Amino acid sequence: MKLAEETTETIKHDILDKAFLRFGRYGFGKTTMAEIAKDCDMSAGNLYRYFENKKEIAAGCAQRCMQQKLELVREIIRDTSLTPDKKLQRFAMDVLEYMHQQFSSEPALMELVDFVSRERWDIVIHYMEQEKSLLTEILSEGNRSGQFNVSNVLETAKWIQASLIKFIAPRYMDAFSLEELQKEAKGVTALLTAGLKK
Amino acid sequence: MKLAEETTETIKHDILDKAFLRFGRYGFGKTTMAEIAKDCDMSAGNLYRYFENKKEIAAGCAQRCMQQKLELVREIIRDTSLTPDKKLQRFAMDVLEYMHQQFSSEPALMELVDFVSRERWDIVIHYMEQEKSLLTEILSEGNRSGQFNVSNVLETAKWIQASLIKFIAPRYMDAFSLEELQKEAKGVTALLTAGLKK
DNA sequence: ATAATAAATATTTAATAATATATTCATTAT
DNA sequence: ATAATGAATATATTATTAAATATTTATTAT
Repeated sequence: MKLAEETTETIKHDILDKAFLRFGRYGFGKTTMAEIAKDCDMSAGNLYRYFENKKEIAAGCAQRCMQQKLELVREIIRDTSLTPDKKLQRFAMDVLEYMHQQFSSEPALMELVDFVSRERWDIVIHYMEQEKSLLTEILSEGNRSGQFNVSNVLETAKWIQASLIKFIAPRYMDAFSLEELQKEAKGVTALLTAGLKK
Repeated sequence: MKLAEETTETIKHDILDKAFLRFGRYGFGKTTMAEIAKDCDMSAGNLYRYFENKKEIAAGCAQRCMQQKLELVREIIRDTSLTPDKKLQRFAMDVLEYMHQQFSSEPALMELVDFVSRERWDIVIHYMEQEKSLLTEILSEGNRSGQFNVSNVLETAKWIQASLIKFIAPRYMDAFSLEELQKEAKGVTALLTAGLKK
């Protein structure tokens, strides 16, 4: 990567950082390009050298947020001290805690969710595909170690993803308490892993 | 029940019928009290003898819709030809089909969902409690017949409910196709019942 | 040549007025 | 006495305008 490219990426990164903070605190609508620009010590016009428009900045924030969720999962997969069934449980618990944390500390973030749901569902689909792929890794590991007996790893991953949606998706984060959701997540994963075992 | 009371109930019932049709086709916002009244062959003012206001009519519609979902489940429970695990699967499949049917034929209905989510979450909680209670019945039956081995029936019912939320709640009905959701529902219930068995 | 700015323009949002609708109530019919 | 109406009033929607903000572009600096 050339120096110019690198600084461009760094600046983009900084813009998303600053924008995400504002979107979280004041919401998408109440955040102005001028404000984001000032946070980044540049003019509003200059933002357009890095992002096509305000919605693309919001999309970038959402994508990064989802990438962070995925990174959380990759860390769990890497952790060799965890058995596959523990990895599945940690998947639900860690993602849930991350999501609930985000939405309880920054309720205005729900505006970003609404935007993505309405206008950038493609981002959600892409995230879900990647997440599903990570789930297949956990299942395959379980198959190899003999702990699981899953014939169709890809399909099963989709089912697990569907059954954990309450703890992964933003929709119910503000409707239920973290404690309540955590108890449920633990129960659901226990039930699921029981069904996966030999 | 006295005759007067009975006709009052009949009229209320008719109002909800007519209102629900309009909410479904034109949405809550675009439906006027005058229109509902005309559908019922009465004046707008007279509606207030039966419902406190427009929101109460909407709440009544939502409640009735949820009661119908519950009735669906009660039918499944009554069906003696089904084993408990089949009942669980039918629970997911029948409710999913009912919901998807509703929201694909009447997309404006989502407005009613938004209203209930925002202002009458208590109705949702009440529905979920009843639904959970019906799930415990299925689990208990499974325990009695020896097909299931569930130690805490009430907690487990909550977990099953949480894991099937994608197929029961309205939120994702317009984001995924019925076929896709049906495949997933089948997979999830299969996974869950495997975990419940002795 | 690249990066940034700041002024110009297009678009969106906010404020207001105008209209439509929800709700109440005095009156009439059953 | 109960049920229903339709006019009166309060509330909420919609249309219109004014103001703010997003986006583009001509210009300047590096």
